[in-house]
Amino acid sequence: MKIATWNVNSIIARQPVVLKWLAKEKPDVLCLQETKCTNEKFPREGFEKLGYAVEAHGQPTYNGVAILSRKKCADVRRGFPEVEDPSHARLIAATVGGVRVVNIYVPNGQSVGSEKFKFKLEWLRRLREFFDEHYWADDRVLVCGDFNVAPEDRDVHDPDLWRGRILFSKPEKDALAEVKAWGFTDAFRLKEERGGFYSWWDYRTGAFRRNDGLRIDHVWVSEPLAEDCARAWIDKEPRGWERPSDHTPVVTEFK
DNA sequence: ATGGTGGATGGTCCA
Repeated sequence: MKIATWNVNSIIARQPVVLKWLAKEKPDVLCLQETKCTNEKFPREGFEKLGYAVEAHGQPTYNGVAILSRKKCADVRRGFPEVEDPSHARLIAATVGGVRVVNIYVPNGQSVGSEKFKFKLEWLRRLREFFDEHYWADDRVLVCGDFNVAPEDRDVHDPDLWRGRILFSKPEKDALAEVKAWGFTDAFRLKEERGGFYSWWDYRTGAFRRNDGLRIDHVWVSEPLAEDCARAWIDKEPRGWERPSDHTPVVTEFK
């Protein structure tokens, strides 16, 4: 089974490149973040023609997540169990092919110390609690999405420039490490130890041309899935296409 | 120190 994640920065604006990539890569599951539209406005038809069912959890203008799947999705959950702030559509989960897929869009946090930064840390704390409440470490659980945190120096093009800044500050890395300590393994790091692989490049400053990127999009898996992980990689190609997202897909394959 | 670009939206907010 092939499972991928991609922050598309508006699914309406990005439908052409997402369709192109699906036709090329043919994943079983594609998790999307920053769809930026309501479930009613989600452009389903093109994806359904390619054989994908759409499970969306969106809102107007901001955030929004969705799962595209060739196989049937069961037990779809939208948001945390309690009454979540309805202005934040950031989590959708579904069971596909025996895997519990949790697709997340972690708050960006804007700048270290801001109100949005506090919200990001609190959201990550709640996420750890969510896994504690719902799953066992020997379940086949996969969490993927835009985590908005680069975990280590080798995930950042210039760690000394980024150290202490949003996406690479210690409180964020610590909060994300607490989620990981639930029992997750970074699928990408099972297959690649070197630095220089990124999933996001700022639109500004021509970052992509210089490969000035950060690895902030991740696929993490529980132990049973880690044992079955056959491949994991970042597909840089769509970042170079016409009218790209500022993120590119992260792809995994399981036996 | 600031701004650079892109998307939704219709003056700004967000990333």
